[in-house]
Amino acid sequence: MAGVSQTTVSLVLNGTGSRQRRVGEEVANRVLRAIEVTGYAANPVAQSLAGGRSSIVGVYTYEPVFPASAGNFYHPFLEGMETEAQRLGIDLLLFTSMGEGETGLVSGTRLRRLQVADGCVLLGRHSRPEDLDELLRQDFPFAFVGRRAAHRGTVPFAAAAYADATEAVVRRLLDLGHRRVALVNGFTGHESVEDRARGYRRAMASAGRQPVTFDLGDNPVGDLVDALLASDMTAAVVSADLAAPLRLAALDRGLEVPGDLSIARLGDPETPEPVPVDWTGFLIPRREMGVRALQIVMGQLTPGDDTELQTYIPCTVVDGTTVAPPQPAAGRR
Amino acid sequence: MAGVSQTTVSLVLNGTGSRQRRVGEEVANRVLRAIEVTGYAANPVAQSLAGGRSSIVGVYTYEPVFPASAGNFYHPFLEGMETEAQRLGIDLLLFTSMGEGETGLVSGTRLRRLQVADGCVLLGRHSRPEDLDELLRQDFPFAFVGRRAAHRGTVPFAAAAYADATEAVVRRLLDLGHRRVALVNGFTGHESVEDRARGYRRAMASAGRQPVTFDLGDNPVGDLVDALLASDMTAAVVSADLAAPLRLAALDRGLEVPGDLSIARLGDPETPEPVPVDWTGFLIPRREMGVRALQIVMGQLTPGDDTELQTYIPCTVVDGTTVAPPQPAAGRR
DNA sequence: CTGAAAGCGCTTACAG
DNA sequence: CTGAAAGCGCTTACAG
Repeated sequence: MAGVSQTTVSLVLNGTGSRQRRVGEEVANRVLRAIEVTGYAANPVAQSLAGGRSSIVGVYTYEPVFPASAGNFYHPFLEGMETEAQRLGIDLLLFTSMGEGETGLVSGTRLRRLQVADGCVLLGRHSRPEDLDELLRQDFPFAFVGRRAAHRGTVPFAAAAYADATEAVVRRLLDLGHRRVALVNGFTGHESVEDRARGYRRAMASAGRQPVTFDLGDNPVGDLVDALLASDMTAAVVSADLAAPLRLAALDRGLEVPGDLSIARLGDPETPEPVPVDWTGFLIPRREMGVRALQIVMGQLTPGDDTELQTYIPCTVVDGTTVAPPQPAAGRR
Repeated sequence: MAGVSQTTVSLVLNGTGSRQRRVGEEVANRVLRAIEVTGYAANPVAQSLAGGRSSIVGVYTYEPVFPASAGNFYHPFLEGMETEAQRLGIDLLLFTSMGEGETGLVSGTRLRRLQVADGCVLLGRHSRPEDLDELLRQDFPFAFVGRRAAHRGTVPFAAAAYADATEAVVRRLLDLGHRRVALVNGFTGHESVEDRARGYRRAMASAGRQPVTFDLGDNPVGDLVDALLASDMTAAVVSADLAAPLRLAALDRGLEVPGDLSIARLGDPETPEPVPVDWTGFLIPRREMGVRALQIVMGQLTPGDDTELQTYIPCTVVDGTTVAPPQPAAGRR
C-alpha cells in the first residue's frame, strides 16, 4: 500500500476529467510508483460493473465473420478496426454466438451480453432496423459500418461516400462525350444502392441528361446487355458485383469493351474477380470504414468529443481501361 | 417477480451440477416463465465478478490477426473457433490491444484483462514461454493452437499430428523405392519442426535407412539443391514454405520433378502459392485445430469433463504429382 | 485534497 | 427445497 485509500487509487488511475477532483501531485506519484512496483492493473470486470469503462468494444455481425465460403467480406473492415483498437488500447469482443435460431440483436440474451462492452460496431448486409431502434432507445453507443437508416433517431455510421464517387465516375463518362449513360443495379432496396443512384442522378441532372436505371432482377445478364443497346446506351455504371458478369455478357455478344460499350465499376467486389480486369471506377475504403466506425463509438464515450456521428469516407476513383470515348454511331454494330 | 428470491433464480439459470441443490420443479417452471415474459438475461459482467462464468473466451495472438500483409494466417483457425463458439453459445474476445511496446501477455495489464474471459486460446508462431508458465501458475484455463512446451507443467494444446503425417509421407517414398530421402527444414527451433523431424526419423529408422537433414539457414535455395544431389538424394520431404522455392530451384538447374528428384510437402503454406502445384504431402487441419483448442478450454471449465488437454489432430495426406519412383542412377543427369 | 460508505448485479456458502 | 447475507473489485456521490 502507498498509504492511501481505494478511492484515491481509483481517482489517480481514471485521470482527471473536466471539473473532476484532482489528487495531490505528491500523493498521485506515490500511488503511481506503488502501481509500478506491484504491477497492479484494475480488474476490468469490476470496473465495468461499477459503471466504469471496460475498454472493450463489441463487434456484432449479421453473418459469420470467418466463413470460408463468404470469402473475406469482413476482413478489411476488421483489419481497420483491429489497427484502431490497438492504437486506442481497447479489445474487440466478437459476438459470434448468434446461431441459426437467433433473430437478431434484440431477441434473447444478445442485447444483454452487449453490455460487457462500452460500445459496439455493427456490420452486415442484412441488418435489422429493430435492432438499431432498440440500441438508439437504450442510448447504447454504437456505429454501423455502412450507412443505415432507422425509423427515428440518428444512426451513427461510417459509410463510403458512394454518391460522390458515383457522381465523379459518371461525370468522367460525360466529359468523355457520352450522352447516354445508364445506371445498372444488381439488386435494390439497400442504402448503398440508393447512395449510388443519388450520385448518378446528380451527375446526369447537372449535365442535362436523362437518367435511366436498369435493374437486373432475376433475368440473365445477357438480357441486360440487349436492353442497354436497345436503349442506345454507350456507357454503363455498374454495381461492384455485376460489373464483371456484364462485361463478359457483352463480350459474349461480340461487343467490345470499351469500344462499343464503356463500363465503369461502382466499387470493388468482396471477392477478387477470377479474371483480373483493369476497371475504371472506384474502390470502397473498407479499412478506413472500420477505423472510423470504432472512432465514432469511442467518440460517444468521450463527453467533450466532437466526432461526427455520421461520416462518409471518400472512395478512390481509379482510371482503368474499361472506359473510352463513345464511338461514332456508324461504328457500332 | 415470480415470488422467489434472487438465489432461486440464479439456481434455476445455472442449471444443476452433480451434487448441486435442486429447485422444486414447480418453482423452477414459474421462474422460467417469468424469465420468458420479461426477457430477462443475466448481466454477464456481474456473473463474472461474482465468480460465475462470462461465456466469453479470449483469443490472444502474438501477431496482429487481420493484417493485409500476413495474408490470412489466422483465418482458418479463427473460422474453426468461430463455428465452435457459436455452437457452444459463447463469444470470442480478441486481445488485439497488444501494441508495439507490449512484451507479451505477462507484462502490463494484458494478463489482468484476460480475466474478463473464462479462458483463453493462444495462437502465434512466436509465443513466449514465460506467458505459458504464468498462465499455468495461475491455473487459468487456456489452450495453444499448435504444440507448445513450457518449463514445467502441461501446456494444453491442439496441434497438428506432424510426426504421424511426416512418417506416412516418408514411408510412401520408401515404398516407392527411394533409399535416400532427405528432410529439409526452412528454419529450426520450433515445436512443429521438431515434430516433423521425429516422424521423419521414425520412418527412416523402421526402414533401416540413414536419416539426413538439411537446413536452409541463410543460404540460397539453389545451394540446397546442389547439396541434395551431391548426397545422392532421390527424394526430399520439405517444410511447407520451402517446398515451392526448392522445386523452382531444382527446375532452374535443369532437373525434373519428380523425375530427377521427388519432393513432398510437409503441410500447406499459409499463403497460397502463386503458381499452383499438385503437391504430394499433407495438409494442416487448421480449422479443426481452432475447434479443438476451444473445446480444450471449455473442457477445463467443466468439472467432470474428460477432454484431453493435449491433442494431436490428423493431417490429410494427399497424393500429387511431385513424387514418383526413383530413376535408375544411369538416367540421372 | 482525501476517505468511509454505498452500490453495480450477480453467485455461493450458510442457515433454516 | 428455499431465502437472507456476504462478497466479487471496482466507481462515485457524499462528507469531511
